[in-house]
Amino acid sequence: MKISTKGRYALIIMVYLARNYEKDDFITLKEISESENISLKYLERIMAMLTKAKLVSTQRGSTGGYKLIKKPENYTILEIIEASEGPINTVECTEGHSTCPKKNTCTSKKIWCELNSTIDSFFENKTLKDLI
Amino acid sequence: MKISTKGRYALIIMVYLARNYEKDDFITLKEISESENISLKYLERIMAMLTKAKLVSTQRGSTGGYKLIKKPENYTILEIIEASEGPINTVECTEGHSTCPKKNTCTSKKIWCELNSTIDSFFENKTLKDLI
DNA sequence: TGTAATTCCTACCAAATTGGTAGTATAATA
DNA sequence: TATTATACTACCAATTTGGTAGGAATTACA
Repeated sequence: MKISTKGRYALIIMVYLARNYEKDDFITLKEISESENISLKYLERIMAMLTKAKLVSTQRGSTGGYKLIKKPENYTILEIIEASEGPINTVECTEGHSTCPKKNTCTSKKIWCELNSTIDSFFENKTLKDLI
Repeated sequence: MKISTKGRYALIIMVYLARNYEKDDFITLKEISESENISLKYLERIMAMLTKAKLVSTQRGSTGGYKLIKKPENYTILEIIEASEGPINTVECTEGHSTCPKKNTCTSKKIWCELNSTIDSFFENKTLKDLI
């Protein structure tokens, strides 16, 4: 029952960008890496997920970097977590491709679905702005 | 962000015992194993955790097995999950022994603590009886 | 036009965790 | 004393986690 470093670091990155939102210029990963003491190379990989999910805009080259596309208050934490960790699914058996033979009769399944929804709405109801 | 099979199977075991609570005799793991299609040996290991946490009473020998100590409505799902999965802690950095250098100033930390509490109370407010 | 700085992309890897299996010891009962 | 069950301990393969390494592509600027 852990959030991995992917999700945690993704949030740290997004909070950092949100703090610099007003400046409206590109922030380099190097800066974030040094400020937060996280390996640049690993941040690159995490950033790739956020980029792919279109949560940030990027620019290459010497004045390049990353910045937010939307205002901080328009990012839910859910979209950041899902972009970096994948969809919230606390057990496999609630997923479509589950091969569990009892998937249709299992009485515990309901509680896992409810747990998923609970976590989902927890993250959905918080925005980046709430964290700065 | 997964509940492992330990927690899932532990709940399945406890639901099974709860369904047989009225009978008031010992249920063997063999029976549960066959009914639920889960390896007996693996269930033994999970059961050892529930036994150690004093959630069930056991008897060895030919009429032996396991049964609940309390009424189903007096078991919260939280105590079952914690016995099998350990305490709910979605990130290491909220734990006492965390070595994160930013542990005292981190602004994201609050959200993880809140998440922990949310999940905690989700499980706390449900009992075994709700699942049968 | 060249070079420094940056993102982008792919492959690799060690350590930890997950999800078990195997074997044996111990206890209770018929 | 044989059988049936839990109790305990050691082992193990597959997957996930948390990175590292190296280079290619792109851009700004001297």
